[in-house]
Amino acid sequence: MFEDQREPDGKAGLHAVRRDVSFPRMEERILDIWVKERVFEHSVEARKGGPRYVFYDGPPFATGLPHYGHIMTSFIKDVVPRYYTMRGYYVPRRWGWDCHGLPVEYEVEKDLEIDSRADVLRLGVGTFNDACRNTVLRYSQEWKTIIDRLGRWVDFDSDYKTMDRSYMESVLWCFKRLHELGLTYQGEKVVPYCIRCQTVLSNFEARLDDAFRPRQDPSITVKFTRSDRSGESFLVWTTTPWTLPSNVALAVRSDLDYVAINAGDGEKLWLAAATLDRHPSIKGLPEVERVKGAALLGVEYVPILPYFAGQKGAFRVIEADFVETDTGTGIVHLAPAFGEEDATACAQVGIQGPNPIQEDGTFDERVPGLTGKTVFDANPVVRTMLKDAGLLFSSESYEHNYPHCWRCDSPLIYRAVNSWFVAASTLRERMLKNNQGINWVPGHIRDGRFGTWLKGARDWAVSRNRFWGAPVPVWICEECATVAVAGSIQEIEERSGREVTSLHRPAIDEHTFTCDDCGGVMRRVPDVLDCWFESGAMPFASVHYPFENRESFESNFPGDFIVEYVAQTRGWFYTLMVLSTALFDKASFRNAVCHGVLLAEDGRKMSKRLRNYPDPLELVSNYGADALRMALLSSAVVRGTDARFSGNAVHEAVRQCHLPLWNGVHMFTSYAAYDRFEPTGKTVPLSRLDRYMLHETEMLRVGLEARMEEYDFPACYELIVDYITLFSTWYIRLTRSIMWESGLDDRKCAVYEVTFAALSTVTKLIAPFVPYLAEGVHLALGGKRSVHLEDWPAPRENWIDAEVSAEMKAIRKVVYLARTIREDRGIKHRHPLQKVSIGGVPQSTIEANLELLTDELRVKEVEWLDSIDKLIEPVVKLNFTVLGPRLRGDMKKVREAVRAREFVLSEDCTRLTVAGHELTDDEFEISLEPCIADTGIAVEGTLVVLLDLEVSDELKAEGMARDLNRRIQNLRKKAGLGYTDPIVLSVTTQGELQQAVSAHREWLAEQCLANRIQDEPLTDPLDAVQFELEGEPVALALAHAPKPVAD
RNA sequence: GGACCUGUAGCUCAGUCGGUUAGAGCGCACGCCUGAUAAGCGUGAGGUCGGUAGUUCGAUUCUACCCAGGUCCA
Repeated sequence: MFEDQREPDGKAGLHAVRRDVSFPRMEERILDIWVKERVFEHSVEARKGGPRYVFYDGPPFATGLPHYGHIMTSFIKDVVPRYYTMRGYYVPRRWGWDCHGLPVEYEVEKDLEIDSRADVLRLGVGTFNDACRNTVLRYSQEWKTIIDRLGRWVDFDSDYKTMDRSYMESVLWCFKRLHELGLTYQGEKVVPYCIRCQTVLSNFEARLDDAFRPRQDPSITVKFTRSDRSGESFLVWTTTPWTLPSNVALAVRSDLDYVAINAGDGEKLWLAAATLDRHPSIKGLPEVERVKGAALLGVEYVPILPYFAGQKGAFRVIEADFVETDTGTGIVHLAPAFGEEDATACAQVGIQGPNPIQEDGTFDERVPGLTGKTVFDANPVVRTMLKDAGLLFSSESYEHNYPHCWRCDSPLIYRAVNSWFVAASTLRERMLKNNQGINWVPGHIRDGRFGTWLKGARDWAVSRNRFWGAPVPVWICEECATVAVAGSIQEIEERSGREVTSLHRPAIDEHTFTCDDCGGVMRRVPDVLDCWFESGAMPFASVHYPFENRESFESNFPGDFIVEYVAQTRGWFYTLMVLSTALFDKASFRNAVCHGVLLAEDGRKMSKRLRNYPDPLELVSNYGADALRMALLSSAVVRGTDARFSGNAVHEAVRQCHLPLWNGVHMFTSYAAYDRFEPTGKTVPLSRLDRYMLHETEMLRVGLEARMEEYDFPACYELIVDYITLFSTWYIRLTRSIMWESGLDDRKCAVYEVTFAALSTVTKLIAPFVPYLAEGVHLALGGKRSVHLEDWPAPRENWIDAEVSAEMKAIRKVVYLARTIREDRGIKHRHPLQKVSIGGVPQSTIEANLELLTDELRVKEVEWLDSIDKLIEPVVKLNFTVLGPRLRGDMKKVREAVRAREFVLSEDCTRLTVAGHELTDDEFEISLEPCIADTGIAVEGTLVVLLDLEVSDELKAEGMARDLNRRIQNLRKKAGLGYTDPIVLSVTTQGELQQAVSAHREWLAEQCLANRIQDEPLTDPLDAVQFELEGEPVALALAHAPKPVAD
């Protein structure tokens, strides 16, 4: 496509590009060039001395292949660095891989066909972790291929991995710093827990993605018998029957009304009055007592199941303000080991709760009858026990949103667990303060989603009772329980006296310290760190700070830009904020784009199972990566809302952007090459149209810069499309006839120079947004190396011409109005009319564009109307913005009077007297409306266009000749003739049409490159056609013109 | 129960720091152009700007409440 345009000596020059381009193929060739010539590397290196623009790439797991979410962020992660690179910034882009954690362990367990912690231990941690290490980058090559093909420039060669020794060492440093700052502690807390993975999940992991989703659970209401009054029970509702053996208290809210219902047989049942409606079986029964919850506090009851009945001080009603009446009975069962609120409420009154659930989710031996059963299997057993005991009031099934493990999909439970915590809650105020300095896109994230999340920040459980991860660097003395935290490899080596071969388990577990206090043996706690802890450490861990790159990190932190989807307000955005606030008291990033979720065309989530979305790679091979980029980044999804995506948008992008631009390039290069035009950049006299095009080009630069400042990608693409449309449907169309003329005069030179200047500027402007297309155009224009090595265009004051711009806007409006008139009257655009009269614009505007108007409106004369009174009448339009505040209550009166035309307009149109008010000329405007009907008139604002609709015989003949010309051109095309092939033509017809041919024979000959036009049929035509025109039969035939005989 | 987002043309979405007659693209209807482009160009129809109330001379825009969808928290 372009390689064949370079001349043999390698000199780039203007050569016609092919019209029938395949963008996907073009992209593949360009990608080859980029790789071969190391264009990306050069583009980064070339800016090395410039200011830094720091971009943080959220590392993905390579355990699966990229999906639309990755693809979309990849595009954003490419546009922004490309843009800033062209603006002169040094923007290194290192790829990163997330390597540790449950997702990997889960994959490996599947591969090894094991499914429990015990299995891993049997297999050996070393073997297991080796398998993890081998799996973790399973799809990395596929990722690279796809990301490369998308046109995203990112450095895979010097990628970082969270399992790198250097990365992990920085993570250890981070943990130690937190420890020194008093921000870590070990404690027992009720946290989300996966019984399959046998590990704690952090509170935000339990809320990621679709982890919360509907699940059917048993829903039972049971009777807790009052100890103080026989025959009376509290009704209590729960969806976790397995927690009932661990019950130690009941909770009510003091301010709620509770009633006792007589259920017959001397049985009285207590529940909150507000919940009575939901219990139809007792609803109609007599209410025998009503008290406030406060009156129930302290009432003791008989333990519902016997296992922990001996516990002192328990089994009574206490107060809790979280009790509500939406569900259940308004009396809540508390098992402090399995509910965070339960634990808080019980702790306040000094009640401890037993925890009979083991790490694998089964009951221990303290609960005979349930021992060895998992919590979910225990549910029906508990129900039966209670039923047999006569304590089951009702039993149903209940669908509610329930958290699931984000990797293995098992339902989670809440369970008191001993874990290491980061005291994120103590950082709330500082995080909120640091958050204020972040530019969020969209802006509402700052105080909305993210702000409210920070306000409610909880302590973060960061240890995982697992295998594949960075070790929790805590050593505890077996003798005296003294704690030591190691923050570097050197420190571990010094204290253990052994070389650190690996920071992973099991090697790291071999290192023991000697206790400073008692000389005992210190062993590392067996846990590893939450992989989210490592993600949060990315800004510094990826550069091995503070062990290396100290200065460059510190002078480039916080980063400039980050992009993730909205759920990461509780994921990566959050962990970055916690760690950077703790360590540096700063946010990690200055600008954050928070995009929404891409939905399938049907408005549902994209689902592999439903196949309700097009394969992105297929779209790339059909339309190209740039088209996909444009479609995705034009979507509202990058403004933070969920949005639907259809493959149609990709096709649309090609139509609106690629094709018109490429056609323009084709047109320009064809003619310019034919004329052997060489762009010189030298000054030639420019037409007003030329100047307009340059003005708009400069405006595009200004517009894109403003929009990029706001990270508003859809707006950027909109500007680009608008520009290309203007270029294609206005400038190119109007200058086509100039390019078609033979010879290379000043006027044509100007068009070439301007087209070249505009195109070569636009190529740079669109480079970050459609990098392949931009490169294609750049090379087609004979550009050197790569457009991506160019600088962003500097401001060009001399291209700005506000006067011409305003004038051209008026002219475009005139053309539009004239078109509307023809449309209304059914007059073909091809048929010439005698005259157009234009009023309401300065005479100079018309005079300066006479030729354009004559051509474009296909008229013989263009007349300026100095007086338009007879054609139109003034309509007063009030300026409400100015008048409103002044007239206040009289506004309505004035408006009505103007509507009723009850006003006096001064002679010079500067004063308006209406409804007792005198309005000055800034308070109203005069616009015009046609007052003569049935003529070719159109009006907009003060602009008046009057078309003379009278068609004389002469005009009619010319119109016919033009009709004929079109047919001849079609025939030429059909016959496969080249642009410049001369022909002989035969036109056989009669009557008016015959006369029209005679009258315009010369013009026709010139138009269709006919050496001769004859009336008789050709003996050996190349092609021929017959049809009717204006009721007359016509026969056209053409043949190659005989070769000219040399003189 | 609370928080945040969304609700504008058949569809996908802009926009409105309160101002007269609310926009684009697609789709639809009609038409046009023809040696850059049918993967082209234009014209038109189509909207009580989710509902109700309030503030105001004036509300699609601001406020309150409500409805619907989504997300999150409890």
